[in-house]
Amino acid sequence: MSQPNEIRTWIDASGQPHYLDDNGRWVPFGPRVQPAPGGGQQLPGPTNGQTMPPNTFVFPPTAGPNDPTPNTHSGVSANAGPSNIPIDPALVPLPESDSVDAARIRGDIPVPKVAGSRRTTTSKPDPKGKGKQRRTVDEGKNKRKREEIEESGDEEPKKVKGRSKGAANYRDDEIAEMLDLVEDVLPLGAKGWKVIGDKHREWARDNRRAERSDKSLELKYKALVRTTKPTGDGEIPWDVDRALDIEREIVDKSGVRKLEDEDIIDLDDEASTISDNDDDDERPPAKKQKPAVARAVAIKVDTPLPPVTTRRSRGPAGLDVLNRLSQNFDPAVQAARENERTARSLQASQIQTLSTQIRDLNSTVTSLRTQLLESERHRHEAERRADRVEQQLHMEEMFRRVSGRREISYERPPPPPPPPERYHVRYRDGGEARFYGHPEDFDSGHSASTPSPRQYLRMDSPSYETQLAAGFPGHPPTRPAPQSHSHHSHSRRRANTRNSGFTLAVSPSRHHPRITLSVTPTTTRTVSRGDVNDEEAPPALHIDASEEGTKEDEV
DNA sequence: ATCGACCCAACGAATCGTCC
DNA sequence: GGACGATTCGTTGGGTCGAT
Repeated sequence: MSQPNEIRTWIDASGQPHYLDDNGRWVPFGPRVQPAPGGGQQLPGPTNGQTMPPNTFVFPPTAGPNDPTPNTHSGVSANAGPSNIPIDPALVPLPESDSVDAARIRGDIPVPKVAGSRRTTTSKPDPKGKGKQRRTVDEGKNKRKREEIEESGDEEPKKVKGRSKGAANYRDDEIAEMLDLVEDVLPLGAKGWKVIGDKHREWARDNRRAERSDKSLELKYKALVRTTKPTGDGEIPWDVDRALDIEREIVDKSGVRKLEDEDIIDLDDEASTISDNDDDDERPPAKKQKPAVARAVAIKVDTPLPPVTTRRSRGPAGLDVLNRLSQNFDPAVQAARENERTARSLQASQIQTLSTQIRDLNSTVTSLRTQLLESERHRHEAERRADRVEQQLHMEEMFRRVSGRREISYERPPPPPPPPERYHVRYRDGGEARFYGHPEDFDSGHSASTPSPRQYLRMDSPSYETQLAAGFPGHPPTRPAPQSHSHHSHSRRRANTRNSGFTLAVSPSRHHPRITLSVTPTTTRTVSRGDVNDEEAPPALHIDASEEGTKEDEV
């Protein structure tokens, strides 16, 4: 073991130890930390500076650990592992993880790194999951940033953290101008803040003020919105109150907030006053409105930016601030603002009510249209039925006209009429007659005028001459009487005295057709119809029936 | 529907300048 | 000199969008 007082060591940020040789040069020794695959270098024993004397660490090293020169002292490679360097093996460090584990096992405290020792962060995990945490190499997130950092190396000069030199505080006129611009633009994203930043920097150049970046303006505005209420009898600052009003306008512009009364009331109450209550759980309005500003970029385009020149023509900033303060705290203005909000809420509810009524009316109209269509369909069906009935009646009537006998007689079809015959009539009381036809027809035409008894002889009969010579034995014809072909009947009247004993008469008048049925010997029925007019109602069919007369009856 | 890459906003920590 | 404010950095969570 070497003498501690003569050895000066230094461990860089990566854990690589160096020692100061006799020539005053810093020489790395021990295993390299990054490659470090060899396991033989882990030597037991204390490896940290705690075992070193106070003069072990000299920072910064004179020759500089960042410029480690090859080990020319003993010809041993820097990564050659254990060497014959005259150094206590206990000073050879383990790899970082192994050294920590070994120290933990032995109950030792791991050596604190020199680099970053001034940082006071404890890197505790934030309960909310937010906040800055110490970066570790194993973390996989934000690969892009991490790769950039790793590729750039540790020597890349970073932008100095903290407040920029010469950055003055925001003055009232700057804040007033910023709030004016925010009120005009009502930014919903980075583009809106860029517009505000451009305008504000232009204003700053004209008014010899510090030019602020877009992000600075945005942070300042959001800091105002996020300002919590003061304790005690605190009064709300004018800029905070105005920022809250503008924030409400931005939320309204976004148009994504739910229009609920509770929400409106809460928002108004919370934004207009700051109470003296010390309740800490009350959140600033901006946090409650956070969802409202999400993804509404398209709306932003529709809002043109008013000319800022009108804003610049205002009076002095102090007077403007005073006016705004008095305006904001004026009870009349507050009452008017409250009335306006109430009116907006009422209008929204009325619009919703009207929309509901329109929807109901539309449904009613649809129902009535359905009913109307159903009624039309029923009417058309009724008309079709009426047409069919009328056509049936017409067909029936036409059929009756053509073959009325068969329809009316209800008898089997009559046999064809017998051909007319020649008869020789001799009357008992003297006299003779000859006719061509049927004895019935001759009787109907002559019975009334010649009631005397008579005898008929068929002249074409083979026995005519014999009977005529014998002086008319007196046998009236007994064959069925013919129905027509009476040579002396010129009317359409037809008589049938066959077995059934009825007579059917048809009057072919176009307007008053008439069918008369006479049942021998006492009943006569007449079937007639009304006017045959196609433009009128279906014709009624009548039957006249009477005992020795006529009687009309509707069929 | 799921997954990964990417973007954005919010937040806290750290640092340093300004102001009283 | 201390409090406060401005700025930067890093992280997280949520949303969007395209690929699968």
